[in-house]
Amino acid sequence: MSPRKAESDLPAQAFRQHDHGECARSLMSAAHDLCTERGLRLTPVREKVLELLLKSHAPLGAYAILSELADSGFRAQPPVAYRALDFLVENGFVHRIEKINAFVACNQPRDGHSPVFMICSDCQQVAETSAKTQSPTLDRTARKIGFDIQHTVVEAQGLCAQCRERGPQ
Amino acid sequence: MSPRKAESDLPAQAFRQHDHGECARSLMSAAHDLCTERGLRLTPVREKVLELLLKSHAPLGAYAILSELADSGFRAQPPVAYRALDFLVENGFVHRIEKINAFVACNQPRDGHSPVFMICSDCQQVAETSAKTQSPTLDRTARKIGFDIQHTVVEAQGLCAQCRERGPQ
DNA sequence: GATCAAATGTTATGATATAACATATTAATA
DNA sequence: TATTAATATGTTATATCATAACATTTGATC
Ligand SMILES: [Zn+2]
Ligand SMILES: [Zn+2]
Ligand SMILES: [Zn+2]
Ligand SMILES: [Zn+2]
Repeated sequence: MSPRKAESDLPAQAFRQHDHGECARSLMSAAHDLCTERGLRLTPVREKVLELLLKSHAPLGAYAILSELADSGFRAQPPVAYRALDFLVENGFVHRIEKINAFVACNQPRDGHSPVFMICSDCQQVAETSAKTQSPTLDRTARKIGFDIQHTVVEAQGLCAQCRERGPQ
Repeated sequence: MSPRKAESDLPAQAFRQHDHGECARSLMSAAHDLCTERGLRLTPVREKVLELLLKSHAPLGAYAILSELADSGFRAQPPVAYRALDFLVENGFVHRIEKINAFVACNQPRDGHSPVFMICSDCQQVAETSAKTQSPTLDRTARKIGFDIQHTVVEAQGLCAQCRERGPQ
C-alpha cells in the first residue's frame, strides 16, 4: 500500500495543510503511469497543462492556462488549451467546474468517480471531496423517474473554514 | 389546500404528461401573488421572460430569450434579458442550469429549496426533481470540513425514460 | 517509406456575459 | 406637490468563454 493512501483519502485536501509540491509530483507521476497503462499520449502540451493545474492552488480558466502556456513557449491559440483540457478531462485527470467555468486537477484520477466540489466564494479555492459512488439521493430520484444518469455535476459554493474564521474582509 | 398540490409534489414534471397550459398559468399567477406579498415588481419585461420560460418545454439560453423578447416588441440588447433573468433567479422564480448555460422556470417557487436537475442529452428537456432539503451527502461532507454552503448546483445529464425507450436515433 | 490516424497549427467566428453610463420611472418624503 | 432617492431601463461597447474548419505535422503500422 502506498504511503500516501491515508492522506489521499482525506477529503478536501485543497483546504488542508499539506506538502503541495509532493502532492503535485505524485499526481503527475501517477498520470504518466496511467497513460502508459492505457496507451494514452501525455504529449508536451497536455503534460504542461496538467502541471499548471497541479501547481495551482485554485482552479484555472482556459484562458489563464492559455496565457501560462504562452509564457512557457507553447502556441497560444485557444484550441491549444481546449484540446489539451478535453484530453485531460475525458481521461479523468482534470475536472471541469461548471459553476465557475474553470478546471482543476483531479486528486484521485485512478478511481472512476463522481466528483463533488466545494468552491470558496472568498479565496476561490476548490476542494474535491469526491465520494467513490454517486449521490444516493440523485440515484434514487433517477431510478424513480427512469432516468439513466451518464454524468453528474455536484458543486457547492460557500465559505471554507479558513475564510469563515478570518471573517468578512 | 390547493387542488394542484398533489401534482406539484411529483418530481420530474417535465418528463410526464400534464396540462402544461394550466401548469404555466398557475405558476404565473403564483409569481404575481408572491411578488405582491414580498413587494417585488414583476415588470413587463420580467413577466414576459417568465412567461417565455413557463411556456417552453425545454430550458432557454439567454440569447434565445432575448430573441423572443425582440419578437414581442421589447428592446433586444443582452442586458435586458440578463437583468430580467437576474431578478427572476434571485427571487426563486427561475433557475440557472450551469451545465448548459440555460434557464428554466422553477416549478415550486414558494419553497426555498435546492433544485436538482435531470437533463436529457437527447431531447434536451430538463426535469426539476427538487427536494425540499439539500443533499444529505453534501451537508455531511460540508460539515466534516467546516464548509458553509450558500448555494448548490446538482445536475445530472443522461437519458430520460422516453428517449431511452425510443432507443438510439 | 507508404499509409493512416492522431495531434497540432492557425484563422476566423460563435456564444455567453458584463461594464459603464445615460435616461426614465416609481416610491418616499419634505 | 415639488424634491429626492431608489429602482429599473436604454444603449454602446467590450469582456469572456468556446468551437468550426481546414492545413500541416507527427507517430504508429504495415
Ligand atoms: Zn476527481
Ligand atoms: Zn476560502
Ligand atoms: Zn425550483
Ligand atoms: Zn429525453
